Amino acid sequence: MATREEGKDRRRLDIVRAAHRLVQQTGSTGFSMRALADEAGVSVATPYNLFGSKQAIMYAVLDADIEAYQQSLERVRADGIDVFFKAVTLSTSLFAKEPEFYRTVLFAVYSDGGREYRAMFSGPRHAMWRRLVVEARDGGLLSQDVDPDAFALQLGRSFFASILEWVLGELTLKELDVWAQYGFALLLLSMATPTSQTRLRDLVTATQKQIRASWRERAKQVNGSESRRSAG
Amino acid sequence: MATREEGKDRRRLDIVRAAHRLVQQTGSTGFSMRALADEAGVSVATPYNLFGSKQAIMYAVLDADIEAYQQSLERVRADGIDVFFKAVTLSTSLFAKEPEFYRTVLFAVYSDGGREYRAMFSGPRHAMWRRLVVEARDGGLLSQDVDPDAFALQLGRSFFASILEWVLGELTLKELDVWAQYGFALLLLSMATPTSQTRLRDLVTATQKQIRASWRERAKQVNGSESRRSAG
DNA sequence: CGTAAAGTTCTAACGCGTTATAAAGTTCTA
DNA sequence: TAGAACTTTATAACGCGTTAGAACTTTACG
Repeated sequence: MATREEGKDRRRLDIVRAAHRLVQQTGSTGFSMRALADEAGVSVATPYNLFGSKQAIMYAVLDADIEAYQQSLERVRADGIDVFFKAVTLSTSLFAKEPEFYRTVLFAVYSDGGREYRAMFSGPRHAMWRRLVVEARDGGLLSQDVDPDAFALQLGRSFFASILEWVLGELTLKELDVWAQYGFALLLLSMATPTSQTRLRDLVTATQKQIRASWRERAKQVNGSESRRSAG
Repeated sequence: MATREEGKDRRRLDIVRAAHRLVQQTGSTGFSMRALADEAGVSVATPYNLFGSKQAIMYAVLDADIEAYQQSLERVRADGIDVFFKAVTLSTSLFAKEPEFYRTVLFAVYSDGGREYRAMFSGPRHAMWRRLVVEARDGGLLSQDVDPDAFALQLGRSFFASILEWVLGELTLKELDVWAQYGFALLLLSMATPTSQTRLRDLVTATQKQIRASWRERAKQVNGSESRRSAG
């Protein structure tokens, strides 16, 4: 027979899955708790017993998806400085799998104050960025003067800010990737050694170019839709 | 006699001022629209006629305070690279005048999605950062390769991210100032010319040191409160 | 099995932001 | 000054997240 905790876990899973489904179906987190209770096959009081609030359910929905992926992030390997950029692209490729879903849930989760949201991105990840910084420094790719904690935090913040812009709809996924790399390239270049300087300068130049290109693209689309509007 | 628009403006002002008062008194934006209507001496429907939503009222409250200050930001002058850092400190000094108020309102305003919030920080300000970047480049303080738009956006994003952390209560105002300067110093250093490199390296070193110091401070406080807790 | 404990369900309710409606008031226009 | 145009008011209502309490069902244990 099912033990008490097993029953709870089952219900928790039902609720999280129902929430996931509703977000996918409606493309928003605006469904009511009555609707969620219906979809999950429980009463409206149960989600509150098991999670406490609607927000907490959103955290759980996100957690469930991110957990598995987190491990692949930990295991990322690449030569020299490139490991930073591979980690960035690995992160954005998670969003690429279900962009609307992640955008919607991240938006909801960060809207309530973003504390847990930030914790998700800065807590477990800070350790990773810090590790990469230390390895780069010890490998002679970053200055000995770099403070790993401060620098890693700044890297994370830069990444976070770009992700936020994507969540708010200011950037496409492709643009997010480029901006995040541009931000990393700049920061790393500021602490680069002669060994890594050339590569990083190239990356700054390359990403700058891509950013300019995406602007031209954007300008074209704006002009296009405007002329279409004035023509209609 | 009062014209129609004057009457509206008067009511708008009453409402914004009442909202300002309620935030200061209660230390939160959680007051009800019924309470706001009472405080402003209008019916509950009027704020909706004049602003549309509670959020819009919060934007208006913030706008009213920031407008005057914006001009002093435009007129900031300093030698060489230092103008960037003076602009940062000028910004944080606005918050210092009424920290609780700004934190509360910024939190509310950014929570609803942050679109207007970001617009406030990136829209009118982007032009300023861009101008400073161009001037620094033409003055030989930044590389000729720098793309003013991309770089200015990145500066703004870095600043924005730090402000967000203050709003969320992760940083003190003093820490916000130091982190913002650290972020600027790193980014500027990545594009520095030999002329500005020394100054920027010094700034990175100095701000890194301050960040470490504030961590020690923090650790002391945590230990202090913990030992106090276990002793009680 | 039988009974206590734990958890869920049903229902009603609270206060919230927001909106609709009709009545009352104010400003404009001629 | 009379009537039209526009706003505000008062009030009731809607659906929302959330909570309380009593009834009911499931699990745990002697």
